[in-house]
Amino acid sequence: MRQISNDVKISAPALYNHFKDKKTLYIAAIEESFKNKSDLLLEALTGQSKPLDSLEHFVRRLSEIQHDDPEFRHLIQRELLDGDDDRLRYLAEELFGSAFQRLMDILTELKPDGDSHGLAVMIVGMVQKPFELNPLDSFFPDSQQQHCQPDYITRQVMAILSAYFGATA
Amino acid sequence: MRQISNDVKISAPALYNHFKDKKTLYIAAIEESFKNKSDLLLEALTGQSKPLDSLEHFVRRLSEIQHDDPEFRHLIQRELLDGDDDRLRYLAEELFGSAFQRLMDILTELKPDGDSHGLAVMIVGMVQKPFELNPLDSFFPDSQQQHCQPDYITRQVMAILSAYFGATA
DNA sequence: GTCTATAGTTTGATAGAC
DNA sequence: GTCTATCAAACTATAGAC
Repeated sequence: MRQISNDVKISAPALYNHFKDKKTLYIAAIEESFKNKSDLLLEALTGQSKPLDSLEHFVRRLSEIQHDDPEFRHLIQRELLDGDDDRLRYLAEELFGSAFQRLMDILTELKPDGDSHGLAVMIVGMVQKPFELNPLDSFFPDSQQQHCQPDYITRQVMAILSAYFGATA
Repeated sequence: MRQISNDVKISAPALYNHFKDKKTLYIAAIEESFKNKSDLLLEALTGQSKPLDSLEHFVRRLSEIQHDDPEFRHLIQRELLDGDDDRLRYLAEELFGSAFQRLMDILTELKPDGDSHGLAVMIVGMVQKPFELNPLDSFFPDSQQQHCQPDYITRQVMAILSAYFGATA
């Protein structure tokens, strides 16, 4: 609380005029950071005629979010480690709720007999992992900055998925 | 320290007879947890004639490790969030060092003109993400326990990668 | 090696003046 | 709303007896 109060240039007790206690402040921070993220993902999944285009839009949007808002990704990673059931439920329903469902629908279109849930999780993994492992990159000889560029990630992921879905695109 | 001392059934001050301070204990815990993990991964990458077989062994071994040792995965996730430069360097060199390099060599064999580093990261993401998102699974309607089974993950990941590498297997 | 007692900080939160 | 002063609890770590 003292560190936050320092960042926002007020005293620590003054924070308690805005938030009941520390946990309430933390939840508010999460909700502020997560705001609109679900909408951004849903929007990317809507409006394309071909399902593979929708998928590409989703992949690009997800990597853009990771790239532009590192705090958001850190909050998710932290919640997955420490979150209690209430906060995890919020995460599942609010964030990975409708967008994840829409993504699974598209994957089912592309491969009706596949496991869309498992596949969706792995796609998220392909997109997110370059960012999660980024802190290690500076210790590798062939470290390249491009590995966390949305354009690059989208191209790489779609190359893999296109082959899997047997697309001609 | 009190919680740990409670778990090991000695008083908190008695811990200081075994470890100089809290940070030293934490480092020791990390090193204990990471012990042999690099060897396990390297071993899985060695001894196969066909590179695609090596890749499958690696994928299976990695998912087995994630499945059998959840604390190990939690420690890595935590280090990626909080680790200082020294600890991240240790992680990069000790754990993702030789095994990661060997993995990249195999990927280069399979696709000489591809970006083996970026691809390796995404493969790790496909394997790990099902475990990382597991806390959310209970809040989804179609939650299936199989998504974190090494056998299942290996089959799914290799199906995707085989298509990408144009293998006939 | 173990323990009890406690020092010295830091933390989350409150009281009360302005 | 802001602040200063402060409390009560929890923390890491040490001292010293056994």
